[in-house]
Amino acid sequence: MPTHFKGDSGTKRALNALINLSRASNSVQTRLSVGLDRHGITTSQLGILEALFHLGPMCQRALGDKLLRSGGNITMVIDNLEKHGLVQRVRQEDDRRMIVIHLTSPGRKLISRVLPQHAKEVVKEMSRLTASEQEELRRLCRKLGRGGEANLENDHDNSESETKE
Amino acid sequence: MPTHFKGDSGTKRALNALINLSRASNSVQTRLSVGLDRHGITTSQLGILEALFHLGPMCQRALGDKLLRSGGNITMVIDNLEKHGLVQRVRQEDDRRMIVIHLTSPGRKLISRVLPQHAKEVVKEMSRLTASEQEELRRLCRKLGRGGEANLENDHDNSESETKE
DNA sequence: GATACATAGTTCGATGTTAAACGATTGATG
DNA sequence: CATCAATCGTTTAACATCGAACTATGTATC
Repeated sequence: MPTHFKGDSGTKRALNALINLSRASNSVQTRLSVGLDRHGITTSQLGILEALFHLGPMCQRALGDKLLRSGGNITMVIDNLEKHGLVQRVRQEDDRRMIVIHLTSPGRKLISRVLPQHAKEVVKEMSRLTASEQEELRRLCRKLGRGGEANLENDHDNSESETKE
Repeated sequence: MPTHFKGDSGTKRALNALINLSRASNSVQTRLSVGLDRHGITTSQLGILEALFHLGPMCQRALGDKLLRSGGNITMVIDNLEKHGLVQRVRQEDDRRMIVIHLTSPGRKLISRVLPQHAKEVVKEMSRLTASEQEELRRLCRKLGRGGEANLENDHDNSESETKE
């Protein structure tokens, strides 16, 4: 579904590339959310649970940095996770401004059950592309990521967010 | 930004490709929204204004189909556009269930001013990729898009490229 | 130590999103 | 014509997001 734009071909190319990029991301994410729904969690919640699972307890600020989300957003998602008994807020005594978020036992159990299934579904979704296409997609997307500056990030293995590696 | 996943390489590849896909889409969209902000509109609102501008007045259901959004969502975004005086709801007399959305004069003026600037910014954002990379990105994203089902939309207007499926 | 500034989290207001329930309107059926 | 089903839009509840304002706590400076 390209655009109705009547400009030069370079402009059309850029607009069309962007449209398909957005749609691909939304489509895949929407389909994956169905699977998460069966476990009663959302994509945002998965991101936080996964970060805590792989990196250990951390304060909300750190989570926001990892997941590229605002402080207010983290507060809200943690609130919902806490309601479901999946995480716990623990005030840090040496610096009482901070609150360290810990996975609860049910939280840890849930995320270790969800991750393998979710990974399988991601593989299935991405299998519409061959291995080398997936790598090419990744390469192209990285060039579009974090604007100009900071794009370092360590590559690989690290990081978190969603699937993470 | 890879993941902490400890699975086989095929799984890592899929997870990493997905992460970078999501981040690229979010990053670009976030940067573009800054430009729209100067005109006082959001990305969602732009989508509707653009559809009305290029395709003419249409009912909310049609907009929802075009933009792949729920009916409730269209109601809300149209509400906000109406508050700003950019669109107008007109009950259709031959079938009173429908409401045709029209651009107002200010709405038409605004969107014709915004579109060229926005297109320029999209070109700038996508210029991190070469022309052939943009086309390759588009090709890969299309393979991930609309999962299996419906996919209507006609592509465009674009003459050119676009094959759509 | 008092003041000023910085940082962590929360709250608020606005917008977007979906799905589900609901009201109004139409069309189809008997 | 009466009823029923389908369609369009609205409303509501829940969640997500952001940015800005605000509270509490910590650090630095004088």
